[in-house]
Amino acid sequence: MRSASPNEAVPATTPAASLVFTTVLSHGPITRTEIARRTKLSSAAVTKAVRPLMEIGYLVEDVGEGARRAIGRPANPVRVDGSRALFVGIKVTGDAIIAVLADLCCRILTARTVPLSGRRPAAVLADIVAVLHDLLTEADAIGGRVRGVGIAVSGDVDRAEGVVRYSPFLEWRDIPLAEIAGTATGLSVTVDNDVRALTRAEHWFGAGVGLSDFALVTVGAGIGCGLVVHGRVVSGAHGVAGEIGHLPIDPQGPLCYCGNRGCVEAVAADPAILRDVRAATGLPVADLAEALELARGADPRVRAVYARAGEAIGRAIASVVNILGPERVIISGEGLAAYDLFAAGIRDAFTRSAFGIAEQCDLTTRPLPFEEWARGAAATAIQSFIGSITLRATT
Amino acid sequence: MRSASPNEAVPATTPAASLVFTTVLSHGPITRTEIARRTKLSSAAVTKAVRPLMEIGYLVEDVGEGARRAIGRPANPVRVDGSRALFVGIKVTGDAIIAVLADLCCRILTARTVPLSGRRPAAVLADIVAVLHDLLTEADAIGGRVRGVGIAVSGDVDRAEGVVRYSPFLEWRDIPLAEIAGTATGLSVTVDNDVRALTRAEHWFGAGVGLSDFALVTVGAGIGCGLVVHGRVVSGAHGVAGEIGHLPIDPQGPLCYCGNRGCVEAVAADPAILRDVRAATGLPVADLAEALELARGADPRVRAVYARAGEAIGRAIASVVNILGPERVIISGEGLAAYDLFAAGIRDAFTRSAFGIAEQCDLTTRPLPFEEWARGAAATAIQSFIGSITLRATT
DNA sequence: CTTTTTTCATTGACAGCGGAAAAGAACTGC
DNA sequence: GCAGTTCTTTTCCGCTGTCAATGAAAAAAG
Repeated sequence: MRSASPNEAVPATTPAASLVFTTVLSHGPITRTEIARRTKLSSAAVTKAVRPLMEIGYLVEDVGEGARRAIGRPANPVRVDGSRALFVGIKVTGDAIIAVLADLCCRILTARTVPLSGRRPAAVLADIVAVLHDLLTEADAIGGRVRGVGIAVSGDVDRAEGVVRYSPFLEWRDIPLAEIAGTATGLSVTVDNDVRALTRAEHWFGAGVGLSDFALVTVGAGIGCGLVVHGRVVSGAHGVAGEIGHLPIDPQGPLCYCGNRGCVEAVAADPAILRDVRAATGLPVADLAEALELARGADPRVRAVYARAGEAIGRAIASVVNILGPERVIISGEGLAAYDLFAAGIRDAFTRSAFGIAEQCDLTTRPLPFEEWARGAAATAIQSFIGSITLRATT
Repeated sequence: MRSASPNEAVPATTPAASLVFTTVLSHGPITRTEIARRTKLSSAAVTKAVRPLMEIGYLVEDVGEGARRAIGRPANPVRVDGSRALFVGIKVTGDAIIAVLADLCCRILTARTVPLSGRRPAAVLADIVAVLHDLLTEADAIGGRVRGVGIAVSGDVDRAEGVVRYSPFLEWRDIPLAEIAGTATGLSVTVDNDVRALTRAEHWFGAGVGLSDFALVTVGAGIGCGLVVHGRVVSGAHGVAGEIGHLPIDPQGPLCYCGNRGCVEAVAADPAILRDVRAATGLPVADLAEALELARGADPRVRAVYARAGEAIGRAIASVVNILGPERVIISGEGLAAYDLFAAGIRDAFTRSAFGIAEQCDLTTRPLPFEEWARGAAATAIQSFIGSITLRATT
């Protein structure tokens, strides 16, 4: 939330205006009446919030219109004009940067993946600046202006301060990334935790639209979880939340690198699956693709490994659901490639353990390719941007 | 939140006023400057919110004052005048009603426990009305007027509608308790889930004061959990949350009545402990008191049972902490009597499983006798009351 | 003993948000 | 063209919370 500009004074959009803006963002072309219903504002308030946003050009009336009601004055839906502002979303992993150029509707225009030249902040910063310049050129070519940059990093991130408190993969501690990147690029930079950023994107644009309580579970190299409670992304009291990777699932389970036994990650994350497939088959399985192939070839030993992993994931999800009672759980991550193998285990363990709540909670899968993480970072930038729009003149 | 009055129109206190009111409630005698700091309102706004509340008499200036600052104009702290309104809090269990008469500061003036004459809604209602009349007489004697009634019931409760959706212990389904009790007594009745009510009371008056994210874990006949996230008590999307009793802790654990294996409750709740103590010793242990005695007599077999239970509780707490990252976990419930036996297990399992977060989260115990549950119900009533105060005249 | 400094609280002017109600606008159907 | 319906805007207004200045009460300084 730190800006590159010398003073930090952020001109605030009115609460109603940003509420309306995000509602329009999420609910596509939407009539003013419908906005009023969703936001619980009066129709007059909606009109007054929409007008200045249209004057500036961020909202436009949707001429296409859809199916008209049979009767009464036809509605005049509005939507966000994506082209009016561009954003860059950057996801930093332990060994690469994924960056996207996105428009105001958070549609991905271009994506880039570049390997990290090093993990030290200076090296990462250089890589960020490089990819950013690349995308800025791209933006110029399109003829749009980049209004903000979002950076997503795994670990403990203080978004309000724009500081990476601790990132295990990068081995960073207390790096004021927003400020550094902001001064280096002259752009407004927002930094947030990667899972939270992805969760926000799903909340605004994905399978979480319109929900006030849901969970997003990512399965892959690690197992993570983003939460939305009361319509807000949960950060935890100390910036850490959704750490389901180390939920204690089985006291007799395999040893986890965290020192504990039977963590979800020690059973169901990629390395664990690979390890178990090797152990079960005795074959020198090289990678997950090979493991998947064996499973698809109906090798019962390998399928059992996946089934067990699915069960662990299902138990983790059940834990989240028991604790928070969300309306939906979105399962995603690279691990989704093997979802057919996980599915039965997940569903079994989930319905069994989410005692009496399982029926009320909807399990959904959603393939979220790697660029989606960068898109989440862009969504974070868009959120900051919305909060900083200056509105003037109404009558 | 349903009132007995024919129309449901609830005159709303302004947001700022109720914010200030609850701040004063929680933070005892507090200066206006401090209120401004905590609520992030301007000092002018605080003055304007406090004045009408003082005029009505709910707030008073605290003449006692405490330690003065050495320098500058002395502050003029305000506090809530408890005597200006009384409330009844009622907790309904499977076989008894616990009721308290509390003042506006939620201090318990009188407590009553009466056995239920039956579990059918009509029988329970009759018991509620009886105990209520008893407490109303008491209130008359004191010379105070009861302004609201809160009823706490375990299970799925829709507070906004005042309906008990499903209560396993009472075997109720969709009982509009607030409306029924409201018309029967002519008082404003609020109904809420019991754990949420207790959590709210702890948030306002107990170990959760000033925290925006914490968890309250109750250990006893069952194991439950109330959550506060973003400063609000969590209800879940469908009115159910905090069900940690059936977190899947151990796939090889004992069978739980929910049909699953290794639920926390199947290891650490009172019946489970009793069962395990009997099995471990081969003695016909009659009740928990006896089991406790054996443990205190240093019987290693019995102590092992408690240790195991503590471990299960610790794992459950670790799950909550991993998922939500609260600032504090408050452990309470009747099971606290054996806390010395649980303690090591809880702490071990917790620090082991709450990977990297344990240090940031503070474990506290708090003995909450049964009346506290009823007090929670009273707090719910007070919350409704605050929201319904009509303010007029300011200048 | 007066003046200055410091902190707490209040006042009054004021911008502007958001609501209520009514008017206007656009379309269908008769 | 008129009635009916639905969506949107307009006008008016109350009310809220902020700003900046002022008042109040004490200790410290001169």
